[in-house]
Amino acid sequence: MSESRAERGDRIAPSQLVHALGGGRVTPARLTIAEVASGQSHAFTIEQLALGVRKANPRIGLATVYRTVAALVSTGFLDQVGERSGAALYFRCAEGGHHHHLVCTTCGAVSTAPCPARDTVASAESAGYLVTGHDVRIWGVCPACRRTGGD
Amino acid sequence: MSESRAERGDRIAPSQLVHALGGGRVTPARLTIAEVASGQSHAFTIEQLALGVRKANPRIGLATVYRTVAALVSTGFLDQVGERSGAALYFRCAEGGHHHHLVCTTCGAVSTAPCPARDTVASAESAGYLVTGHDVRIWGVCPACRRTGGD
DNA sequence: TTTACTGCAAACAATTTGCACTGCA
DNA sequence: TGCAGTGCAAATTGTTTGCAGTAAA
Repeated sequence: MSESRAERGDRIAPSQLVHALGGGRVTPARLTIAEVASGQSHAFTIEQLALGVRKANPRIGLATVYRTVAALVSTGFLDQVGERSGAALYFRCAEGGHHHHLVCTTCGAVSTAPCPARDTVASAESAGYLVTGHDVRIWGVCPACRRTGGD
Repeated sequence: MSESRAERGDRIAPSQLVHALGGGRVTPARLTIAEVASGQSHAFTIEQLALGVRKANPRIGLATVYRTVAALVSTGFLDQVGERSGAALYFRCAEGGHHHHLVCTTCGAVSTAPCPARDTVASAESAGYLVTGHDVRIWGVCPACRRTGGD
């Protein structure tokens, strides 16, 4: 597992953040949300994200976080990489190309995995299906959490 | 796509239903729920299942349906094969062995697909992950729904 | 100036839970 | 007979929405 963006101290360029909003208006709240989201090193829930957002600006409401995350997902800036006890898990995956995610159920660390479903999709299509989407999710305990005994 | 159990008129043997409850008590309500669930030819939500269950016995409550479905999933009698607008989709898949599902987003028809994730899981494990689970879901429009234009 | 975005609170919907009762084992 | 299962209703919880105010374009 390589180091995360946040651990390396990377920052997202303002122009990238603007692009992430896909033509929508660029407001302080949206910039804050996109910035906090992209700074996460692990998969996060909306609630966790909102916590970080409020640290930067306590006036930003939960509804705005939901709405902005939806916008960021629709532009591909964020991915929904799973869920944890009913709440959706998101992550900013800088990796390009089609791939899937492996999420550590203990710490939320995210790794990427190439898509293994191509053949399956192809055979479904040859059977007459119009395949409109697919999802491959793998979860487990990452090497670091295994070493520390699961917490 | 082959015909479903329900279309062929199959019925589940009482002993199978008992086994589906995994050692739990066998009550009329649970038998009804398991029977109605196994009679479905397409993926169904709890609400749809409850509708059918109430047709057989209007006194069976929604909570019992939820609790019984949870029991049936834990014994493997039912599979959660996806979700539709926030609600979980279930299906009784008689097929043995490890596999995944293809669900028609129009009618809920379910087909099985072999697991394409073996290699991905193996490589995650060789990278130090303890893989505890995975899920492959493919959705689209089945041949029948394509022919009829989507409804 | 226009209207998308915001914050708040209320609404929503799926699911879970508490509790007293019932009936299976 | 004991306790798992049941039905009902209330509670929970993640998420969405209505609305009036604000500010980006």
